[in-house]
Formats: sequence, structure tokens, C-alpha cells
Amino acid sequence: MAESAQTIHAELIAVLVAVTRGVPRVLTLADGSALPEGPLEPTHRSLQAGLRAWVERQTHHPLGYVEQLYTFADQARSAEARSEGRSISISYLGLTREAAPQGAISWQDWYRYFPWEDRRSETKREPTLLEAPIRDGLARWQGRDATRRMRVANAFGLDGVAWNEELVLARYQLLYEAGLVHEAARDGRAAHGALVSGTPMAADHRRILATAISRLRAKIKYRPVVFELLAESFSLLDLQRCVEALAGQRMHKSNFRRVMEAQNLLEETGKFTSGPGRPAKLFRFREAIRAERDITDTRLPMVRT
Amino acid sequence: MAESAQTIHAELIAVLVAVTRGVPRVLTLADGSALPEGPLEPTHRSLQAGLRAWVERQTHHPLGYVEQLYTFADQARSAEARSEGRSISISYLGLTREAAPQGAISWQDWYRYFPWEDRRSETKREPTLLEAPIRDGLARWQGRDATRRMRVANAFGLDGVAWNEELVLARYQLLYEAGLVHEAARDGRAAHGALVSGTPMAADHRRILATAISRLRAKIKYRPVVFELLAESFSLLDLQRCVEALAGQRMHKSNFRRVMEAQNLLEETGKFTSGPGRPAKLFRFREAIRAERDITDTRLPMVRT
DNA sequence: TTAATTATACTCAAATTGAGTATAATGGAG
DNA sequence: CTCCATTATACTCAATTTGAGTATAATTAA
Repeated sequence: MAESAQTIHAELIAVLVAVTRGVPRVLTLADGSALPEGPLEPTHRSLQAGLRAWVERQTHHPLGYVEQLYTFADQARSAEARSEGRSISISYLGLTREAAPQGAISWQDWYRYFPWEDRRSETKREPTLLEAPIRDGLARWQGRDATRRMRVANAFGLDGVAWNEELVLARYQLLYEAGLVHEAARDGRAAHGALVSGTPMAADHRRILATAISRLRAKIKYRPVVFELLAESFSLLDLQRCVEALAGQRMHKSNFRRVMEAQNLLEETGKFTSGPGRPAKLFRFREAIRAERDITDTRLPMVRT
Repeated sequence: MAESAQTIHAELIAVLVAVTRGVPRVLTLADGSALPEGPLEPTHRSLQAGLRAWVERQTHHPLGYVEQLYTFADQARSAEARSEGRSISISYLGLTREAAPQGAISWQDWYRYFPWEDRRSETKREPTLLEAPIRDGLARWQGRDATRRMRVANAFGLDGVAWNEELVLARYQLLYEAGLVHEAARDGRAAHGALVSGTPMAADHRRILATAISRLRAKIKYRPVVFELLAESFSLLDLQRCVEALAGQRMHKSNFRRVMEAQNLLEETGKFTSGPGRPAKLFRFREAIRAERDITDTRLPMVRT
């Protein structure tokens, strides 16, 4: 590569996730239309440190788990970027607990942006149906193209393929390519039908959010990170509801329990819940697990429908 | 985040991998002591496009699969960076086939940098032993610290924990923290014993390589990316050897075969190998799989020892 | 022709997974 | 106080997947 100096502007962009009463939420600006972002400051020792400091200043809440998502640098990303030189955006996923939002910041149900990703209401006799704009729009877009047909079938679980909850980004990407989401129309793509439901976001923020959800859905299956989203002590059902909220799928209760017990991640607090029904044991995550969270494996049993 | 303009320099850094005759290789500069890197040029439309163009110009070989690894921006990353403003490095993993290197470029066996990661010679009666500097150095470093002991046991498969081939980065990181690799000494860390064997690299290149290996070892289990490393047609044993080279572990032959056949990723070419022993059927990856490579799942059976 | 070598086809037991039933312990309605 | 709705927890069982190994087939080289 030839040597070439150029001014580059670097931004951090954060997807902060919390789960409150069964709803997975994401921190947003401007009435839910954008993710929080800001320039990388010279005082920051590292990217991660910069993000942590900034988030904690904004939300007054500690940031548990942080993971880098993706770095974007497309030249056409925004008009200003083009005129004043390249801009690099480094996106992060952060897990936290919901705190009272300040100013223009608000927590939004992430399924507001991806209604088709929430399949928790599915039952055996009533399999989830994709809404008409998705079905028809994709059908029109794929036409007789074998590769497109296969991409659609795999991403959306059609033609005998099972639904894979991790393919959030692949699904959004397809809807974008088919011109079925608002952002595609905004970016001047030909539409193949009516727009699907789901709130759009500024720039490529909805794509970044899709990336974050994909990553998190994959992560919870093999790394114990959920506890960053839960209270200090919780029942097994609390834990299951939290995982289901993230995965967008219901799980089999006794099997979930069996797996969690086999993994030895939890310890009993000795206390119990109260409320309707038999009281449930309260658990906490073992201290060693918190320290070891990058190494230990976790698994989750899904329900196959 | 407060507004603050500053000059930032962005670099791309590539981990290019090929597998030749059972040896996983990585493209290096300067006699194997550094990974190829170069500044991001203004002409590049996107990061990925920039990397592709640059690599193909250097190696005269098409770059099959490309995946972003990680973006680093630690201020202390190098002395020049500190003096002339912040530098951001965006690292990539690329899969290709080995071509004749030009100039200062050379292909190196990646186990040269991580000898402890190659366990292919292990047999049931002769489990792999960690070399003395690793065992003793880590033992000295962990002392009686419970968290350290657990990290070591999990990462290196001690105390009844199984070896997990994906933890390449965690292992390198531990050796670095314990002051047992050359880079740690260079960065002024206290040593806890003799240095372990394995060639050091410039700056944090060995860490980046460890990240790449971790990612690739995880990836081959659920995404059909290996074919980017293989010739157009290959026998099942070729495929198995390639996967084993990456994973650093031997696999069970008939089970490997069973899994590969069940996944329907391959199709017979109708041709056969010649050479010693019974001729093997030659396969190729199904065309649809190449198109679908980001979506379909793959699984691999390992040998448990 | 035989031995060495590699491929391929089966078999079998152990472990894991998906799904469901039975029983226990609460609070609230009557 | 009793019954019922509700939730927790403990088991059971079959299907599938996985780990490991054996038997047989088709080559080349000696």
C-alpha cells in the first residue's frame, strides 16, 4: 500500500442492551431514531475505555459486558463525511441494566425495529407466519433466481429449513436488498413491494442494531453473559424469560432447567420468591463465573417446532 | 462526548491464511516477524474493498473469504503513533490458497508462533504434555490465586477441564500476562520463568494472529469456509486433513465422513484419486453452498481424549 | 501373489436432547 | 378451611446424535 496521509475522523457507536420485564431494550437518541454515538477523544487510552467512560457519564450506570462489534468506513456513509474526509465508525455492544434515561435518551423495545424477530408467541399448532409484505416482497424479489431463493429460504426458515434466530443481520440485509425497508428506499433502491413493518433508524443504525442482536443471540449460547442483564438474584424462570426475550423464542422449561443445573454456573442464595404459585428458589451467578466469563461455556436448549 | 477534532491515522492489517499439504500458513513480512499492513487509502470505497485490492495486488492471488477481526486503537501501541497522533489498526482475516511469494513476503507455518497449539500428534496412550516453561511458568504465576488458577486450568485444559482448541487468544494472553513470551519481556513485564518456545513478532502482531486462529477455529465448525482453502476438487481425507491442520487436533475418520455426508455440502465429481491405497472419490463443494456460505451451518466431530 | 495402504460401509453403546407427565407448595376465592 | 389456579420442581421416556470401533473393498508396489 502506498503511503498516504489523510485526515480521518473516528466515532464510537454503542448498542446498549438491557432486559426489563421480558422486554429487550436498547438505548436510543432522538425519540428512538438513532443509536448514541460520539467522537473518539484523545484522552481515551483505548477504544473500550473511551466507550466505557462515555457511557457511564451519560447513563450514570456501570457497563457490565462490552464487546466490539464491527468497524465501518464506507466513504458514502454520510454527506459530511464525504466532504470533510473519511469517517470511521467503531461499533460496540454493551450489556447493562436499565436506568432512568436522562434528556433525549430513551430505552426502546428492540422488536420495535425488527417485529419479525419476536417469535415468542409461537405455539405448536400456530406456527409463526411472516407478514404479507415480507412474504410477498421477498417472493417478488427472488423471482426464479436459485441463489436468491436459497438465501431467502435459509434466512427466513422457509421450504423446510428451520428458523435460525441468529440470522438477524442476514434477514435485515435481505429485506434491504429487496427494497422492503425504509432505509433502502431512502438510499434510492428499487422496491419490490410494500414496506415491511418496523421503525427505521438514521444512517445505518438499524443494520448495526441487527449486527448486535445477531452477536448477542449467538453469544448467550456459549458464554455466560446473561447475568449482566439480570438482578443480583433471580429465579430460574427469570433467567429463562431473559434468555427467551433475547432469542425471540420460547424454550422448554424442564430442559432449560436441566441444562442450567448441569453447567454449575449458579448457586442458591437460600431465599425464595413470593407471589402467586409455589415460591421459586433464588439463585445468583457463582463468583468464579463472573471472573471467568470469557472462558466458560454455556449452552441453551431451544424448542424445535 | 465532547466535540474534538484530531488527526487519526488508519491502518489495515491482514492475516492471510492458506493450508498447504497439512500445514496452516500465514503470509508474513520481514522474514516472518510481522504481518502485512498498510495505510487505508482515500480511493478505497470500503475497508473490505481496500484490503482486497491491496492483497490481490501484492499476492497476485484472489482472496476468497474475508472477515473483519478487530480494531485496535491503544494510544501506546507504538512510539511513532504517540508522537504523531492516534493510530487505528483494523485487522482482517482472509482465506486463500498459497501462491509463490514475491519479494520480502513469505508464508510461515502458523504453529511456528504457537507450538503448543498443534496437538495433532496426540494419541490415546500419549496425551499431549505442555512443555516445562509453560507448565512451570504458569504454576509460578498463578500461585494460590483462585481466579488465576481457574483461568489457567480452563485455558490450557488442566485439572480435568478438556482442551478447547478455540481458546488460542486466551492462552496467548495468559502467557503474556505471566511474562512468558518474548513480547511481554519487550514491553517491560515481569517474567515468571523461562520464555516458552515460539517465534515472537513485531508490535502486537502475534496477538492479532492468535485472534485470527481463534476465530477461524470457531468458524469452521458452523460455517462452510474451508473450501476457500482447498483445491477445486478434493477427497474426504484432504478435507479432513485441512480441518485438522486448522484445529490442531486429529479427528475420527468415519465420524467426520458421516457428518460431512449428512450436511449435503459436497457433490461427487465422478473422478477419483490415484496413488497408494484404494482410490478415493473426489468431491467439490456444491455451487449453491459457495453462494450461501454466510448462512448454512457446518459441524465437525472432534476426538475426545 | 502378497503385503501395505487407503477408502468406505456398518455396528453399537453412551450421551444428549426434545417432549411430556406427576407431584409439591404457594395465595386467593368462596 | 377447602378448593382451585398457579407456579416450581422432580422424573420418565423415546429419538437423535456422538464417540468409538470393526469389517470389507480397491488400489499400488514389492
